[in-house]
Amino acid sequence: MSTRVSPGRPFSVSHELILTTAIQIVDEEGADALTLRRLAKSMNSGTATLYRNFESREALIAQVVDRLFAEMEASMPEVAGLGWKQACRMLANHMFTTLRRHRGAAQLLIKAIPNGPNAMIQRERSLAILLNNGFSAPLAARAYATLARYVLGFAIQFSDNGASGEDDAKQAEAFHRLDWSAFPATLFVIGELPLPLDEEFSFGLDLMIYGLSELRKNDSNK
Amino acid sequence: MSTRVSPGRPFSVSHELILTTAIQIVDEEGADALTLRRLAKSMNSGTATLYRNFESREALIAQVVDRLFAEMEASMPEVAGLGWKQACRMLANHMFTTLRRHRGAAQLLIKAIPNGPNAMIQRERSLAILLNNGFSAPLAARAYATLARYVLGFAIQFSDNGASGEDDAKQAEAFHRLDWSAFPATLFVIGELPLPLDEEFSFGLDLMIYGLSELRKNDSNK
DNA sequence: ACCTGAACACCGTTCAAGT
DNA sequence: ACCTGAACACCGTTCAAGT
Repeated sequence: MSTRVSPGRPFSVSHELILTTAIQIVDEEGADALTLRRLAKSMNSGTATLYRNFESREALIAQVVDRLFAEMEASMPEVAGLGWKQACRMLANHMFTTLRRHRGAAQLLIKAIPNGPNAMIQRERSLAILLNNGFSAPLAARAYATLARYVLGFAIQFSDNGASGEDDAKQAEAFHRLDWSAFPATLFVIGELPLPLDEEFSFGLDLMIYGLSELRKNDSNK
Repeated sequence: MSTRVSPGRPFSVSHELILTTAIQIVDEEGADALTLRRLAKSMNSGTATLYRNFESREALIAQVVDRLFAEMEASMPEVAGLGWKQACRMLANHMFTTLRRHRGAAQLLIKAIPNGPNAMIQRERSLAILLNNGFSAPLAARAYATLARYVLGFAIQFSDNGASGEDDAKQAEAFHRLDWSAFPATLFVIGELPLPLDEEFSFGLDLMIYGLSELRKNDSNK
C-alpha cells in the first residue's frame, strides 16, 4: 500500500522508513517504547539523524498519528447505502478497532487534536453523512465532536494497560475484602463487573446514537 | 511552614507532606511535571528518600489519585432528594470539574483503574443511586461503568493541552487552507467549531442519560 | 553538503556509604 | 537505625567535529 499524502521532498525515503518503523514499535511495544533513541537504534542510526527529518518528537508523533488516519481511511467500510445510525456505528467501531489494533496508539492523540490531511478527510466524510441525513449544522457539529471524543476517550483507556491479569487479580482481591454493610450496592452488582471492553464501548455508543436520533427529530421538524 | 518531627509512627508526616506537595505540583505545572526529582526538590530532599514512603512512582501516583477521590467525596453535592437523572448529571459534572481543577490529574488515572478506598466509596454511592431507582444489577453496572469511562475519557482529553491559543491558531489556519470542493461539509459547519469544552461534555452526557432512561423503562417493565 | 558521536540537562531506581 | 549522595541506565535535544 502506498502513502496517500506524499511529500515529494528530500529525505522522503528515510522519512517513510522512520514512520513505518515508529508504527511498528508502537504496535509491538506500546506508546511508551516510542523513544527517539529506540527508534534510531531500530534503523541502525543515531537520534540526531531523526532531526534531519522531523523538527521534534512532537512533530514526528503528529505524522505517525496521521498515518493511522490514512490506514483508517484505506480500510474504511462501505457506508453509502446504510442509514445514518448504522453508518455512525460502523465509523465509530472502525476508528475504535484501528486504535486498538495499534496498541498504545490512542495515547499519541492526546496532546494535540489531529490536524493532518487524513484526519481532515475523515472528519469531512463523517460530517457529510450527518448533514445528508437531516442534521442541521449545529447538531452535526456537536454530534461529530462528541462522538469523536467518545471513541478516543475509550480507546485511550483501553490502550496500554496490558497486564489485565495482574490488575484483575488485584481488583478481585479488593472486592473480596469489602464488607456487606458498607458496600451493599457494589456487592450486589459484583457479578456483572468487569464488563468486556467492547461491550462497554458499544453500550455507551448505542446510548448516544439513540439520543441523537431523538434530537434529530426535533431538529428536522423545526 | 516548617517540617514537623513525627512522634508516633515513622514517616507518617512525611507521607502526608509528599502527597500534598505532589498534588500541588500537578495543579500548578501539570502531570508531566510530577517527577520524583521535582517532587523531592520541592521538599528540600532527595529522590531516594521518597522510596522510604512509596514503593515506586506508580504506587505514589495511585495514592495521589485516591486523594482526588477523597476531595471529590468531601465536596460531593447533595443528591438525596433529586431524581436519578439529575443525580447522575451532578455526579458526573462533579467528577469532571474536580479532574479539570487539578489540571493534568486525569492523565494520572489512565494507567490503572482507581482501586483506592475513596474510589470505592464513590462507586458504591453511584451504584446505590441507580439500584434505588429501578435499575437492574446488569443495567446499573453497565450504566456506571460507561458513564465513569465517559467522564474520564473527556477529562483526559481536556487535561493538559494548555496552549489552546497556539492550537486554535493552527486549527484556524488549517481550515482556511481548505478548498470548498474537497471539504464542503467541513466548511458548512465551520462556524460551529470548535465547541466550548463544557458544552461538548454536557451534550454527550445528556445523550447518554436520555438513552439510559429509555433502557430503564424496559428494564423495569420486564 | 551531509551526517553523527558526544555532550547537556533531564528521568526512575538502587545501594553503598555516611550520620 | 535512618537517611541520602552518587551511580546506573535511560530520556529529548543540540552542535561541534568528522566525512
